[in-house]
Amino acid sequence: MLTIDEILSRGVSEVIVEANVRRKLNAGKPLRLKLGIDPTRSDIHIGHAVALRKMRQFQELGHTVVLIVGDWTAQIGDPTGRDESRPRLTVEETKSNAKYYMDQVFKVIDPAKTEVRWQSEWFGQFDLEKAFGLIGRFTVNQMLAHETFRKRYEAGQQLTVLELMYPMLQAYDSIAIKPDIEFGGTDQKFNILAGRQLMEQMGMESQDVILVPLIIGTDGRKMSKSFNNSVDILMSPNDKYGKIMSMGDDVLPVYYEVWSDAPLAEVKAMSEAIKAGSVNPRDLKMQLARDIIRQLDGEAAAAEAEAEFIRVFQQRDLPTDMPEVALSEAANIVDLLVSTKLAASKGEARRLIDGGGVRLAGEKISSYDSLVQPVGEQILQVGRRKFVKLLGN
RNA sequence: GGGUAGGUACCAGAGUGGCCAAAUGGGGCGGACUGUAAAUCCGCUGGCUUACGCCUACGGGGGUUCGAAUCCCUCCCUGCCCA
Repeated sequence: MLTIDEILSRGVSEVIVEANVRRKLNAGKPLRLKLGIDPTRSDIHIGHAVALRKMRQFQELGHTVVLIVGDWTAQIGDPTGRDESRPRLTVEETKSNAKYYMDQVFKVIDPAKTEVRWQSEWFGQFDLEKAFGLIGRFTVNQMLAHETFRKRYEAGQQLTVLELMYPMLQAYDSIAIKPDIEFGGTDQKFNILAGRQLMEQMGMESQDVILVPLIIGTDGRKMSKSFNNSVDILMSPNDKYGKIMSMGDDVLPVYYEVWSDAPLAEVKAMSEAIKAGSVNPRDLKMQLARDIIRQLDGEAAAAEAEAEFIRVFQQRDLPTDMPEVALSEAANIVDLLVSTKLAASKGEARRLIDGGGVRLAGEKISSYDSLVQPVGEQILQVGRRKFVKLLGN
């Protein structure tokens, strides 16, 4: 089990107020750990999961996670880091997203030590009087001090009053569930601190804060679906393995710090060894990929994904299973590529042939009018990753 | 309400009557190389057609013209400034 020192430093960017957190941890009482989840986006990637992993460590010490489904804030959309307003979600979308979200979250945290609460429990019967009471405790000046809002305001971009409500609602969640510590990414600092302020104003003991770093994507940019550099929790183990292997060498230490339990000193040494060229980053990536998948999908899946990766990508061998297509009569290669969905159109099929990317039984195809005969089993391959097994008569 | 700038392919963004299936970058795909699906380099990137060519596409609709992403009318949408 990790020590308190490790828990509070490893993969953590900031603890506010650290002395309080230590005091609470040493008091021996189960703590309530708040995490707001935003059921806006559907897929959680291993960047989001850093906070979850941290909370898991707390759970192992006997503390309770309180997951707040932000079904009201989701209707606003977290403005943090956004340079434009987000479309509002419908109630139905929020509900189905939330369920999908839960399925993923519980791959990391322990459901038995988790309490799930919905914002609608307290906001559902909020009336205007209560709303005034909440809004009245914040100032426009304060909101404009938040970089996200200020930038947009100063740039003359649209900034709705509704968006200003987001931090206030998130803050009020803390009034409703009385957490000891709130967790979030560093980008959540403003919102979480608003909760501290509100609790104090309303005569409660303020929550403390643990901020975790925003993990960077496999290409070194911020991890995000739209950059195609994320490793999603629900991806198949094989895909996760490949994604992790494709990360740039320089981001490797960051992942190690956050996702492995190897001692920090070891991670540091590793980072230097990579720079010095005395170690092959590939091997470290393989170890990391296996470790992450083991945590999310279990040891067996991790071992299998690794074996598959070695087979297909390192030895350029064939995958263990691939789609099978029956071939009853000779077919033109271009048509076949389209009908097996290896190419999206005939034009694309021809381009792939031109580019030398099409192989039948290991032989490169170079002509559009090659005929494929229906003899036995043949592997039709596009690029290094797409295979179809053709079954002849 | 007044003024003004815009809406172009997956995204960003050029193009302002023919040389435009539309520059460039990103993304994606393919190839080479490698230590890995890192990095680097090269190619491709609407559909049909083995080619000629045809069709679809520059917010919607209509028009001018031999010819329109480009000009005109109209409608829809968005940003900004002033109130």
